[in-house]
Amino acid sequence: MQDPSVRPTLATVAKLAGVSVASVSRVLNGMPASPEMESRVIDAVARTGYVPDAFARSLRARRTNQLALAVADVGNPVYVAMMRAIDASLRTTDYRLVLHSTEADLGAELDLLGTMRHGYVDGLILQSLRVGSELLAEITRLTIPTVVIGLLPDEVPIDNVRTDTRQGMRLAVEHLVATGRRRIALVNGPIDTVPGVARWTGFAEAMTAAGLDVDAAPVEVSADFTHVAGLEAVRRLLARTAPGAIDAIACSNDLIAMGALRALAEHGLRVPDDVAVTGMDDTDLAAMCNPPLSSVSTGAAERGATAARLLLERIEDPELPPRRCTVPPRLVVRESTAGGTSAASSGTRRPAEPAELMRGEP
Amino acid sequence: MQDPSVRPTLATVAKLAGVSVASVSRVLNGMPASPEMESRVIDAVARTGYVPDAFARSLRARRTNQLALAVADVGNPVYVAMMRAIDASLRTTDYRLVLHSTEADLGAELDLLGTMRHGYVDGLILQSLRVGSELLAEITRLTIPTVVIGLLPDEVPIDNVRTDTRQGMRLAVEHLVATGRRRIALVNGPIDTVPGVARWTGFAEAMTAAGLDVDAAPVEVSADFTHVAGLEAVRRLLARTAPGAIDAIACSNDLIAMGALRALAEHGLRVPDDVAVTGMDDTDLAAMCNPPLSSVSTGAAERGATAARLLLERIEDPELPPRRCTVPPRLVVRESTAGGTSAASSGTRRPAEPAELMRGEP
DNA sequence: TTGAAAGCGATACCAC
DNA sequence: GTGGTATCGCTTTCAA
Repeated sequence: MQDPSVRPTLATVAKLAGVSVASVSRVLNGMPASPEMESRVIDAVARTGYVPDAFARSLRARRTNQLALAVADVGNPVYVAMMRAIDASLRTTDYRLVLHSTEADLGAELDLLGTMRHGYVDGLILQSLRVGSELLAEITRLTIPTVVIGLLPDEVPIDNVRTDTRQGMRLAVEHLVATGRRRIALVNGPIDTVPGVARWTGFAEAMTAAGLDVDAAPVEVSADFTHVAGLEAVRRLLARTAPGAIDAIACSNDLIAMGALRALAEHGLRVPDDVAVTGMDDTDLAAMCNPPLSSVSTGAAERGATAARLLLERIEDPELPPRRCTVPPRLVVRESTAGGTSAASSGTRRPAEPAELMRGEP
Repeated sequence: MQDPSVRPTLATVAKLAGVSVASVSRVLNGMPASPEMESRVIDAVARTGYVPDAFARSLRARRTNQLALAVADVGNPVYVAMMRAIDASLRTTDYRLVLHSTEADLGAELDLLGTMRHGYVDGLILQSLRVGSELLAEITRLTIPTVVIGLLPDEVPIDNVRTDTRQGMRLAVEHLVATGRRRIALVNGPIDTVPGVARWTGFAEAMTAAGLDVDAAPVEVSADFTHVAGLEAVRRLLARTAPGAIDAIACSNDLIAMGALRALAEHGLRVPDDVAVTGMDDTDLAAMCNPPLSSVSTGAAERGATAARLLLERIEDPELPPRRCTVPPRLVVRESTAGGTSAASSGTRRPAEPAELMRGEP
């Protein structure tokens, strides 16, 4: 701790230790050196309060040991789950994860990619809701290894981890039909998003397959994938439909479903007795809702872990051909869709964990 | 787009444009140059696909235009609210925000601070649950401007934004008492954390002030500040107390309170009829719960905005004396503590927004 | 206005 | 094992 006004550099340390900068660098990087040398350097470093400069180091070493994860909305627990999985995968490496939230804003995403081009990270995992030509163009110009989580057009030569949410929505609707629901509504996220389109398609397919009239089904579009928007969307839905016209609501994700639970409670409607509700993503919020929410898992943790693996592999070998991994959706049944049977509803005294039935895809 | 195997540098561009690297640099940085020069450079940049190298630039310019926010748990919406507020404050500047989640792990925090020392950011906002001597030592060694959100010992000369959660907990308990509750339990977060201690103290003070016996009050400690841990804590609480022994649960934060709502539902207990519940932080989750959760706002957005302001000011003028800002807690009443009167409970048909009564501190 | 050249701080290659 | 030094890519004097 010397004069704090001037930052110590390698040269400072070297002079104080009476050795060369090269030697200081070596000791600091754990390369072979005599014990004598080591102690002198360690001592000098301590006395100067020296800390290596990240830029200078990265300038030479061409690496930062940082990876970035960019998600549309850090407020959505599904991305938190992803992040945790990625973080865990990185724990055995010496990479650190930094997080960027783009707030589902195209401008912010483009901007971020721009600074990523030769930015402060060695690799990027990007999760985007709206993968358009603009974004794709920017991604392909990226000079750092990149993995995209989400649905990418087939011809794009970028590592990609995806899940079939179209099938996921089918699972949800099939489950509702199987438990006796017929007047099924959809509360979707924005339809100018990739997941919005996929979930709408899955809904339509499942309804048709069940012999139900899609065109007659109440469909509401939420302003975004948050619970606030979901709450408003379901309020609109309930306001414009006759009482009893709906006996189930399939929601595009858990946050929207949470808003649905709230809106239904506001209207004095009981879940699942009057209306069943399904979410998607199976976030940790689902089990915590009142009543607990049936949800289609989109394998967030698995997608995160896979993305991390792909990224590390690509950093290791940039020549790898682009890879594509798909994580299958999986229905997790909880109380919000309990059947017309004597299944326990939320108010019932039952201290034990609700049984969570798992079902693979059909 | 030339040979992608070798990254274009200033020299590449300069050669292609037939000018000096200095001129290219100038044009790129918007310094005066002849139109002729400008067009040649622009053209060459486009043809080479040149992107400036962040490290080399930062090495000279000594700035990254990046600020970091490190929080204990990105999965907690209170930090998301903070982040949004910070992000908004930064929108008028040309700083970008990167996020780090330390998972409330001291090792991770220290590690992070280590790499921050002369790291890839120009400033840091740190939110920590356990501000111990070790962490403080590391913070004071930081060479970049830093603002800490959370309770810091008085003598520490670091910019600090705080809220009085001790008083916040008092507000919650006073409210419970005022609405007729007497058998009040506390579900606290870990007591080796700063907020854990503060909230316990506030609870004890308010109970005593109300003439209630703190020592007889059921107190349960949650493993952390998440809803999963909260759920487990409240299950334990209910398992070990006689039915009817509790008519209110004051929770240390909204996530724990959410777990409490779930645990109470499991036990067939109605909220607020049988048991009232309060949370803390007034996250956007609170209004979304069933029933909506009364919560003590800790001014997350305001704290975030304030922290951003302090940080920008300090970057501007490193010589400023350390500052300390306090945001007062504020009670937000919702249905989970509706009084013994005829107040609407969760199942009541009422499409409108629940009235949210605000109360300043006494 | 433009170009030449001196760094920024650390790393790694090359002799010794 | 150790020291000298070229080098990473860019910014910024200083002359011309």
